[in-house]
Amino acid sequence: MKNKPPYAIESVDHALHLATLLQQENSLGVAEAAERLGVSRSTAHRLLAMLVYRDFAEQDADRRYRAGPVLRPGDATSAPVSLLRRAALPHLEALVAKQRETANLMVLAGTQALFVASVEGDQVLRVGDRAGRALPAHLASGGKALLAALSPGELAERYADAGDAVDLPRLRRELALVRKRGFALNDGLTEAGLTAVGMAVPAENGAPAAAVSLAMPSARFDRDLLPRWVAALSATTTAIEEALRPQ
Amino acid sequence: MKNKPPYAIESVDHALHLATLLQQENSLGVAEAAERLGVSRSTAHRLLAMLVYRDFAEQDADRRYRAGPVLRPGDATSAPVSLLRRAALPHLEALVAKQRETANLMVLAGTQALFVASVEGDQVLRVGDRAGRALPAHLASGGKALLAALSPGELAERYADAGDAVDLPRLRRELALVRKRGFALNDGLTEAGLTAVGMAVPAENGAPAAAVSLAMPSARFDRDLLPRWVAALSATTTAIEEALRPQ
DNA sequence: ACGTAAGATTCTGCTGTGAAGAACAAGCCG
DNA sequence: CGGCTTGTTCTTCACAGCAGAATCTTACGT
Repeated sequence: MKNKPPYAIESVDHALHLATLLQQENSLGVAEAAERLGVSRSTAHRLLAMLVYRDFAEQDADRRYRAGPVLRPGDATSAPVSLLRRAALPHLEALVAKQRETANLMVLAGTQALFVASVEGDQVLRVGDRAGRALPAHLASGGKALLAALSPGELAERYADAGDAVDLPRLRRELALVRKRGFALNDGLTEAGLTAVGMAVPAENGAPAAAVSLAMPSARFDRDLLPRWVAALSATTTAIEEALRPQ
Repeated sequence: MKNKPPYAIESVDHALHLATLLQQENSLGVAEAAERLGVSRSTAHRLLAMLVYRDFAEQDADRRYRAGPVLRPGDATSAPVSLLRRAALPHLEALVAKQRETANLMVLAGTQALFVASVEGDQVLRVGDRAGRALPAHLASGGKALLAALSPGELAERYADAGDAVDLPRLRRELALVRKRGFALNDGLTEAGLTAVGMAVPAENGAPAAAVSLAMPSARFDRDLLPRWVAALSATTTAIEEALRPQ
């Protein structure tokens, strides 16, 4: 065991320790977590709530907690994220220079869509940098684009524990539409006044590793401009795919 | 983004957010981490130190920080840890019932050996439950047994950043001896008065997923009994291997 | 070789945040 | 249905976590 740091933070230590316990156990209840950490049940419950909030844990229907997407082996998107980021950034920047709206690079982690990179548009009213954040995949435009590329079995498995939180038949119908049109929309689902168009980065073999979304204030969303944004997204995602190809 | 929990813990939130940033970035410096979190540099440094302590981060020679073993895709040991644990526990218990010393199940994560499961012996003086802990792999008996099964390239890669902390030529000689004898010893290297014998669980294809160690007070370690412990470990690791085979 | 700037690390004082105890809610079993 | 166990919510308070300052380390330019 390493030496504890000279300026240790006890609350952080408990949380990280609990995360590693979750990674190793099948599942943990609050009382057991409390005992393992040597803290009260209320403290253990708060720590678990934080781990759930940041996707290090998930809570099952039986109220027990288990490891969340951050701690689980990589999803189908096993391309290293920093490599994705590096390959995609110039193309995101080019997209933003032309369209002047904020562009995002997103990946799937469990049922969440993670923002890996953001390049902000330069207009005064704009969507901000969301890099490092996560949204429910079934609501975000990039998340939907990635979900649309999953097989029915993979989708069912990802949402096996979703219960009533997600209307699966309705999601399936929406994803079929996404596949037909080639892009996905998020119109105020994750933030009032924000509209985004998302498209998956194509992949020759296997599931797409990432998606690109163009996000703007709903006030500037214009259906007549949709074909132009879709064309721009298509060019960008194709360019990113080529940048990701092994040389 | 999920709703923040009603009783959020701000320090924990910062740490977990920083961990996810590390997972996404190639590397981060202290100042950049501070800016990303909106905290002072001293706070960011303390958080990073905690992440390093719990293996969520590692610090490079250039003083920057990157994701640690907990956050990285699984090692060669990609078998889910909870599955390993479930398969191994009955056999660990049988081993302990016969030998009356504490048995551990260990896996490799980077250059650390993680204790996945422990079953304590029933004698008054005994080695305690170390489940959830990590030791330097090159010192722990189970860690050595797993390192001995790595190719020279893999070993070099794992210890590429070890600097002077590990005498690599000496470690290589020791691992060659482990391979020859089939077991590894830890005689007081990780805890004064504690001696352990470790053996890898065989694997038909690829590197062993785990190792088993039998740990006892050094006062009870008897070289005349070594063949008996080695035979018992061999039976246990073989039984675990069979339990892990796809049905 | 020296000076400077940038970034990492260490230290300390203070206040507001994190922990725990109590109360409440939920689930399970006889 | 009642009792017990376990998860969740709430409140109080003291001490732990934060930030600013000081110090250390490293890299670069002259």
